[in-house]
Amino acid sequence: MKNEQAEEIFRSFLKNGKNRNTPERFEVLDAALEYEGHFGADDLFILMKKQKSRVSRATVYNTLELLEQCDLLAKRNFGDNITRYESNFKKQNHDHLICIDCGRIVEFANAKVKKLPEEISKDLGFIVSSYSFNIFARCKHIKTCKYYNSKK
Amino acid sequence: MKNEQAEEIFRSFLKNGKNRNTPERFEVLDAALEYEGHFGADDLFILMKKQKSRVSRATVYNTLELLEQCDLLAKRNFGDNITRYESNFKKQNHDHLICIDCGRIVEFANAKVKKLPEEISKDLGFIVSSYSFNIFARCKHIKTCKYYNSKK
DNA sequence: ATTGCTGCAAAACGTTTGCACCTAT
DNA sequence: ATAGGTGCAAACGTTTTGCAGCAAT
Repeated sequence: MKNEQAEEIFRSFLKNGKNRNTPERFEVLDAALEYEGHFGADDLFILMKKQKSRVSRATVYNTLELLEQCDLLAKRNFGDNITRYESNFKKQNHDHLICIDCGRIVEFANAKVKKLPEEISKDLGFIVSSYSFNIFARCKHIKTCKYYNSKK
Repeated sequence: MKNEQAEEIFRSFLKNGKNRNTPERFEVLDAALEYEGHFGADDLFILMKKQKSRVSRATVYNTLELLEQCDLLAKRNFGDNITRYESNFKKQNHDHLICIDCGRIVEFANAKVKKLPEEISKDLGFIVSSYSFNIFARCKHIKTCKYYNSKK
């Protein structure tokens, strides 16, 4: 078995909504949790196809949406018009710094950042739901950056 | 004439790079500065077509990129995989709260938010270039929200 | 004269949809 | 039995690209 705890969370999420418990959805869950780092829906679909899975593209997209709804995955957006996901299971929440030279993504957790969305929403008369905070920056030592030097 | 000051900024930006000064680019500049609020590249292209402009889609996309490079426009991303722009000319920079009920976009400026990207980048060994901070929230008084009530 | 820019159309890309069949409930 | 899910392929909307002709330098 892959990850019983996450599977249990997903199972009860499905039960509580009017969503059916299907083997394909658990295949997607397992593949998503196994994926290292951030991935697009299509990345995951292609990986699963390579591994001879029979799930369809539509099912992958649909299931990732569900996995976000039950907080097993977090949805990210790094400004390149691709929706990315990452495992949110047993991880503290965090934000991202994206290097514009090399594309590296660095995760950080900052207490001040976390407090702000609620504070600001309250001031504006809204109830906060979520937020996204991305920093775009450059590595100080470009010559030592293996990513930068491997780029076309 | 439309906006001499912005045109002058663009003109000197073009000169300093190896970019040519073409009438089409200034047509896009004027249309972009006139646009109220946030717009996608295609929105602007369609608007310009309606106004009988002869600029091509490729030129609009290309020029918006240039206008962002010289800070006349700011590029935004509200999590829906569409690149949006807004005039950045003579405006204080600000961030956005997006209402997930009604789609309204509220701009706000918060001193704490502005300080954080540099602070965090420094800690991580990077030089900050830009950042994006979006809050997704709900209006408190849904019944009074005209946007929400006009939705399908 | 050179190089970059243009318009156009086609292609690319990630994502969504329509449909007939299937399956968990 | 029935609502919901599936795979497949086609459609979608945004963005990028290839190319021949054009125009700013």
